[in-house]
Amino acid sequence: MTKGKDTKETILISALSIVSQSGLEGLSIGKLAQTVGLSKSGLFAHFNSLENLQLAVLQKAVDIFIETVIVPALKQPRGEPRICAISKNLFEWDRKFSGGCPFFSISAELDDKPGVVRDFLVSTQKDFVSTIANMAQIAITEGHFRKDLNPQQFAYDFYAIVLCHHHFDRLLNDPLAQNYYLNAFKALIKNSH
Amino acid sequence: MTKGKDTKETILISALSIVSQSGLEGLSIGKLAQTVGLSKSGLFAHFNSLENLQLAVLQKAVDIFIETVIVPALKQPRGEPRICAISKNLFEWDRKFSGGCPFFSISAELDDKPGVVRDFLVSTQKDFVSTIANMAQIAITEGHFRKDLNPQQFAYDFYAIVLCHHHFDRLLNDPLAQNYYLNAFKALIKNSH
DNA sequence: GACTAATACGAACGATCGTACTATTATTTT
DNA sequence: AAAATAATAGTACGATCGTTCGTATTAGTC
Repeated sequence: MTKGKDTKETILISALSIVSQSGLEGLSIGKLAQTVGLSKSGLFAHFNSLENLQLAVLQKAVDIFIETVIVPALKQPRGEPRICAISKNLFEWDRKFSGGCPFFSISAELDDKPGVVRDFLVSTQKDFVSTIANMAQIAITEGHFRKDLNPQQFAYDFYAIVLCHHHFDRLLNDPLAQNYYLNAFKALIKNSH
Repeated sequence: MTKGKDTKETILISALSIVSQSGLEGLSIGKLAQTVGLSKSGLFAHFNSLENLQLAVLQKAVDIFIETVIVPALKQPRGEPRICAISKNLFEWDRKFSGGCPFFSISAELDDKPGVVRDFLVSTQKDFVSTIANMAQIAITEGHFRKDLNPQQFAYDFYAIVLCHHHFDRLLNDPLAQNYYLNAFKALIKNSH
């Protein structure tokens, strides 16, 4: 009863690493089985379909994301401090995966592929954007941000520089990626005051 | 001699559409051959390898990008007008492909896959970022932008909101994506004065 | 220790992948 | 019109894909 859960955990961690590097397309049952030292059919039996495996991997990623990025931020005071904490924690999140944020890795490949996996991803991404917008709204009521700031626009602007950091860092290998991001974040906060 | 060029053109246009929707992973020789009405081997003979096909598709994308986005912008006055033209033309570029900007579609899947295709993509993306930075530099010397503006940082900020627009539009299907982008662009220009 | 359920394995399936050959048409050049 | 070349088709290959099935091994329960 507990053995199954353990190997399932091992499988998902391995799978997440693959997804982070090669996206969902790079996640094949045969390859994954080889990586974790199981037979193809043995691994398959845990999920009964590739789609279920993909969903389980995404759910695992969400769990780790919440635990790494969201929960610690909520321990900060309401408003601006929480947003700054999110920004900081995102670097830690990124560092957890050899290929960078797994959500980013699969966003592009799913954006024209309807199905439950895409639906799940979209749902989690919308949750994140909403979380940022909510935090911005709180920062307004707390008096940190100016009253005429649009929280949704803030979430967009924040998401933008996060996405771009990943792009400059992982694809372009620009050594200044983090500098650009930090400057942009500082400017975003400043313009929100 | 000319017949080959024609069918090659047809192939590349079809291939670009596929790549825009499903990325490079979605571009298979068999499927593409079926789409354009050729036999697998007949199509293969045009490129002699999948890698060459991918490179040709990317080169075609670059050609169209320059013709759609860059060249018209260069007809505008130096400095800020050119940057605004780029911003406007990018929407036209996006509209040319059913799946959105093909470069975006393949960025994530290539960022951990070394090879000539990745090298080519990185090279073109760096070219684009440099082009934006150069235009920002010109806008400074023309007196449109403030003297202490960092052109590279401007290019990053600009790239960020473009990326994010694609994300909000294609993945999240947010009807306000364009609004967010236009607001962000307006703010970026304003803060550069 | 016996029984049962969970877990893993091995082999095979149809399908598709990129690629390599050879043969057969079209097209261009002489 | 004949010869030469380019373009396409046909077939087959090894590999890998997700999935199914039957069987063997392991683990937990009584």
